[in-house]
This record gives sequence, structure tokens and C-alpha cells, in this order.
Amino acid sequence: MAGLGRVRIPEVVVRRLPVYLRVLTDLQGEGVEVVSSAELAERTGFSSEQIRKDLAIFGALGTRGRGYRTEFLRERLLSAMGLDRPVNVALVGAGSLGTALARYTLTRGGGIRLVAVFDNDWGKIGQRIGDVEVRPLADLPRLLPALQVRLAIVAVPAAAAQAVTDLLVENGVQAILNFSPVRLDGRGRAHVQNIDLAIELQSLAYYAVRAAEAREAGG
Amino acid sequence: MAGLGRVRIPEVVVRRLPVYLRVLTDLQGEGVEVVSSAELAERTGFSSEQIRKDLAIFGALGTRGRGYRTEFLRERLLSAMGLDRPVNVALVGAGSLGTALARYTLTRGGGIRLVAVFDNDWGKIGQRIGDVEVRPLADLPRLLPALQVRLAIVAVPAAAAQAVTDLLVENGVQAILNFSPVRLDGRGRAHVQNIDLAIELQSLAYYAVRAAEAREAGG
DNA sequence: AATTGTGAAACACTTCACAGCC
DNA sequence: GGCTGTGAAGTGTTTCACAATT
Repeated sequence: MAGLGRVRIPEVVVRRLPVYLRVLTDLQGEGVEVVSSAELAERTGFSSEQIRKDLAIFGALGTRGRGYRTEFLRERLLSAMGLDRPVNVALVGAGSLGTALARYTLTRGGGIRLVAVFDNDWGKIGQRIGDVEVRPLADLPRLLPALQVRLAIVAVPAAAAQAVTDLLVENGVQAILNFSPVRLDGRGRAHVQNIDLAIELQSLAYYAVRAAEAREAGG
Repeated sequence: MAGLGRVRIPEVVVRRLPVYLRVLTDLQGEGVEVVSSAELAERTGFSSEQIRKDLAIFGALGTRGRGYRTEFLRERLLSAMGLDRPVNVALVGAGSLGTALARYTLTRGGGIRLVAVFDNDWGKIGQRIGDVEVRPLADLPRLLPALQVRLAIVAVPAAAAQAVTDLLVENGVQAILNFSPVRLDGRGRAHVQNIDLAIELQSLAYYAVRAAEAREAGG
């Protein structure tokens, strides 16, 4: 059999794996040693067939007639995602959103370690978020490689976001979670995931207003 | 021709419409009166065919050989999404994340108005975020209908999230943006959109670690 | 000449249905 | 008997390619 992380995983699946991981961790906490795809379906909201298809990507991890061993499955998924060793993350932008995200990551990071925070505002530099000190952006090129950071969160104003992204990519970052309201270009070297609050709210407005009208009228 | 908001819009399209809206607003600010699907493609990152297909859902809005009138298109999309009149949103949970989201909504809401904030912590009740005062959760059943709130943001701890959701749905909320790390059930009455920071970070870890390995090795 | 609007083809993802295995 | 793993069918989305229109 070939190496462990060799399979190419579709993006939709990559986004479901952390959900499985969370449930598996819960199950392990409850002392459950074996779990069926039906039970996972109940806890995740995905269909059992989909779960079996997803897990089969990594080989036959289950036992027919029985189910999946929770601990074994959890370990395999952690390793498939690269979470079997600590993953370091840096935050750029220590405004109120950035600071909240940093706190969230520190408490509920799920194996992701916040190791650096950068900002250019002298009022913020030197402040501490948990045990991480806010540093000037000028320190980034020195610190990122030293701290082995390959993952970053961007929470700066729109106007600065692409420049910050270029700086991150230049210094070895391979994946970026972007909260600023612009589509960032990873320059072919970094995977960018955008979370744009205005877009989320506006698309939900459709369901709050238009889809609701339809429900009230006929459906 | 049938009524205006009568078309059923696929979910993927609902999530692209706000992107078109933002670009159209920018273009209008630049004084651009007509825009082609190619220009929109350049500014949004979507393909021009996809943009034409999306826009064609609402009827033939463009002019062949010429393009789309920015102002007209923007108005039609606003109306299709229910954003042609103000949409009120309530926030539940005034922790650091909730407060940051509230500020964000107040400044960059894109037509969405934050009109109420609720929390159960006496240390937070009475505080102001912008010009909105934090109120006890007990006021929610009285205030939500009075303020015509149909859209809500949930930023409470996981343990409280489903109970808060039920309370919101009970009081007329039809769409929820959920930041707590649990899959919420809208009880068939509300559309729920989950944003789970741990899941986003963990899936990005795959791209930072595993996909990066592949790039370094062969591809 | 330029650009939309759209059937048809291609692709991606999910669900079905059941053979295979414990 | 129960549950996984998976080809086949179904559904949804994107891309292609071009006729229609200004």
C-alpha cells in the first residue's frame, strides 16, 4: 500500500473531515469504542452513504458488520489532515474581530496553535492576547519562518489585505483564512478561504425575506 | 411576465449575488454605467458564462452587443434578494466575538441594520455597541416582533446555542448566522448558515500541511 | 463587431442499491 | 444479521459553443 497522505481529497470532503473529527473526539470522551456510519450520520447531519464514501477515500477503515473503531479512525483522519502534529497559525490584524478570533483559536483551536499576532497600530503592539504578544508587521519576515508558520488568519482592513497576503506568501504561508471583505489572490502558492460577513448576511437576507414570502404564500 | 421575486434561486447563486452587488456598487461609484459579463468576471473571479447564467435567472437583464446597465442590474438584484428595503438583524451573545461581529455589521453591513443585541451576562447588559444597547435575553420575545427582526446572528457558547435558536425561531426569525461550534436545527422554519472557525482552520491545515507536501514533492 | 442568453456536454457530488464480508 | 464498500443512477453545477440580438 502507498503512503498515508498520498490521496487527493475533494474540497467538499476536506470540509467535512473536521466535523467527523469533532464527533469522534466526543465519542471517545463518552468511551464509545466502535461507531457505525449510521450513528455518525445522526451526529453530523450528513447521510451515512456519504460518510462511508468519504472515509473509503483513505482505504477500508471500517469492519463490515461492525463499524469503525473510533480511536483508530480518529487517528487516521488526523494524520490525513496533517493534524497529527501541532499546526502553528499566525494572525495579522489585532482589531476587535482579529482579537476575538485569536481568543477563539486559543480556547477552541482543535489542535491549531496560535503562535504570533501582528499589527501596525502602536496602540496595539505590545498588548497580550492570551500569552501571545502583538508584534509589529516588520517582525513578520523574521518570526514566521522561525516559528514554522504555514497557516495564517487575515483580519485587516480591505485596503491592506492583498499586501499582507503577499507578505505572508513570501514568508512561507500556504493557507490563509481571510476575514477582510476582498477576494485575495494566493499567487498560486497559498490556498485562500474567504469568510465575508457582509456576504453571509446578505445571502441570508434572501432566506429571511424572499424565501419566507414564498413559504407564507403557497409552500 | 410573472411577478418579480417569484423565481427559485439555487443556493450557490444566492451566495454569489452579494458579490455581484458589491462590484456593481463599486462600479456605480466609479461612474461606470454599463458593464459586460467579462468585466464582472474579472472583478469577481467567477467565469463570464456563469455570471450570464446567474443573471439570466431573473430574465433578460442585459443588452446583446452592449452589456448590463449597472444601476438597473443592481436594483434588480437588490430586489431579488429582498435588500430593496432595510433588513433588521439581531445579535445574541455579546462576548468578544459577538461584539466584534456587531461592530462589523454596523460599519459594513451592506444594507443590513443591527437593531438589537441580547446577552444574559449582567456585566454586559446595558453596555452599548454603537448606538445599540445590550439587553437581557428575557426581552427578546417582546422586542423581536416589535423590531420586525427576521434575521439573527448567534454567537453564544455551544451549550446554549440550540435553546437560543429555538427562542429565535419561536419569535419569527427565518434565517440565522451561527458562529457557535454546533450544527443548529432551524426546526424546518429557519435557514441556518454555520460558520465554525475550528472547522475552517482545520480544513485549511490540510492545505497548509498535506497539499503543501505534495507540491514540494512532485507537482 | 460585440456581447448576451442558452441548449448541450462535461464535470462534480450525492443517493441508491446491493454485493461482500464479518 | 448487520454494516461496510462501491459500482450505477441521479442530481446539481460549470463550461462549452454558438445562435440571437443590438
